Amino acid sequence: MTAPASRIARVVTDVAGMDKDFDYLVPDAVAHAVSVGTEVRVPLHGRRVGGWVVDLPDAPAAGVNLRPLAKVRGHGPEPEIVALASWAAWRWAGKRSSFLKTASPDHAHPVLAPPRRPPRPPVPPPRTPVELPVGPGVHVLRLAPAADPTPLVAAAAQGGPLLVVVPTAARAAVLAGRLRRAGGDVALLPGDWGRARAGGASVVIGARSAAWGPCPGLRAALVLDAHDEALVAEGAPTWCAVTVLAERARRAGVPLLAVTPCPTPELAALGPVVTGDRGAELAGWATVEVVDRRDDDPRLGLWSERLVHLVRSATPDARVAVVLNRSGRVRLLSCGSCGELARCEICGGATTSPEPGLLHCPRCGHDRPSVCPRCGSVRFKALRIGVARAAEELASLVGRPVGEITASSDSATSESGTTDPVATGPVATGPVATGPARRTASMGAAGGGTGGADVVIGTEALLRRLDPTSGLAAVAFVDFDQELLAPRVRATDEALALVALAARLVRGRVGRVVLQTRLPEHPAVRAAAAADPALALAGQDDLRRALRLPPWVAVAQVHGDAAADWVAALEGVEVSGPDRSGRYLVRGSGPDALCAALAGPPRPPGVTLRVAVDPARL
DNA sequence: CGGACAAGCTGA
DNA sequence: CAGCTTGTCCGG
Repeated sequence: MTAPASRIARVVTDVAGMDKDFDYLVPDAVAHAVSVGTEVRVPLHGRRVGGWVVDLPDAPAAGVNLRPLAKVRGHGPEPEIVALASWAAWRWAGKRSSFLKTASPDHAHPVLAPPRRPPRPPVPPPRTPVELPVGPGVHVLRLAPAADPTPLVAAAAQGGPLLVVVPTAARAAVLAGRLRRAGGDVALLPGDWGRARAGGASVVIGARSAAWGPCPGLRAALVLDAHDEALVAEGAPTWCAVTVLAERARRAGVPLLAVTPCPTPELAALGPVVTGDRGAELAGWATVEVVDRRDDDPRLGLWSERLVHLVRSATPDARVAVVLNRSGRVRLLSCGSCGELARCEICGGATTSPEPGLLHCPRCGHDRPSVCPRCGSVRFKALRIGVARAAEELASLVGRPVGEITASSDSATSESGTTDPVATGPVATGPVATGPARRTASMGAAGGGTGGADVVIGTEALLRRLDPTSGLAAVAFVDFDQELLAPRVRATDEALALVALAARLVRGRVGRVVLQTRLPEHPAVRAAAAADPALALAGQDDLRRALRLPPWVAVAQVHGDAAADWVAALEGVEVSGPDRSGRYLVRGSGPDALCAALAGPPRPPGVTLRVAVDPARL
């Protein structure tokens, strides 16, 4: 047998559940179009599957009879990105193909000719709110929530091609529009993937998956709202865009600018926190008012005098939003005459009341009429109410319509629309009055609806859905303690991030954020009130170190049928659990130690095993 | 993942 | 023992 005349392509297929290389012959006719990253189709086990070229080895793996590539589909990720995908597969205990898929365009892109002249960067701004750090490494830039990041991004693009990642596609579109108006050649992913790959853009911008986007000649990377949970993939592998960008920038020897109003311990561990002009920062946080409810009459329920006054002051030009992070109508009830807690007669779980006269068990799904099994009374007291009931109460309390917005209300318009979180001028489309809010109005129990209502109430989804151009004067958190005391490691940071979202909605100092709490000394409350996010960071370091939590150790959650056996085989890490939902927690001294251990035992085939390294919700 | 193939079960 | 289900293995 003689050596093959053609070249050899080593391919990773897109077949899920398989992370193995296969070698193929590259037909001479397509050899010019095949390089590392190229998307191909290959014959495998009697069928054709998609895949990526990950190497062009000189010799094939020994003892196999090679078949030719079936088809060259087009440009795939750049070679550096293929290497980055291998790193990420190790870092998040996932498959290379899942990352290569994320790094690839939605549709095959033919090879575009490079542009004739170099792309233009946006016109440099007179000055930026924060001094731009220079040199490689991660720099955390603290930028107030309501501050417009456009000048910062434009300035960062002066040195050469800049990759920008933001939490949502809507924000990416808005920012891309502004940078284009400033004269820049901007590629907005995923649509402009081909042009970005060809090198026709000075700024490449997109949502989470843009961390994998093409950006030839990359000189810097930048991520906005670097603290945002949307930057972490929710399903396994649970990769984080900030971590990917940090590694990508490190490999390229360029800086990563992680911009956020509220640096988390995780971000602070990546690099120095750079702050800008204090006056500008103060102006970009809302006027935060803390309502201490410790001495309030319990009969007032959720509604302090201050809050009622605020809601009554709402006008069409100064609307008020109220946040209660509990959906549904009534989440917990007790009998109005004997005090017995309303529980499910089948499984004993606490029942909710989705509508008057009905008790519902969220655990087993059983419904029954609201009659107390102990005394027969039909009158029940609402112990913990959700937004639906809160809307009713508030409407009758202030004698005006209250609109309602939750995650389950129609979201299509606002999520795909041109909501502009940091607009400085009027925006023609997408204000609440014509957008999703009017649709929810018909669903709202309080009548009147959000469309015309000067007062809206909703869960946290409201903060992501409302438009800052809708004339919002204030946001009030009815039960901020629920955020502060949430049984999650990052509760403090998440609570402050909600205040930052609210501050952005009311456009900084112009507006007002009200926090009803019994914990006025909580670090997140003090940080919000002083517009000083460092106060939320203080004290967390020691606590997280003592509890052996990130960023001081690296953790992974493991669950599934095979979890118990699999974690028992891990070496060099500490395993705890299972918790109530059957999850094990694996701790390593750092990502290296953790990932080395997770790469050890083979995954048993056929049995479910889910490994979440750096889980978003901890 | 999904096709191939082998071993196991069933009913006449 | 044909005809079918169930399970395990492997792919270039």
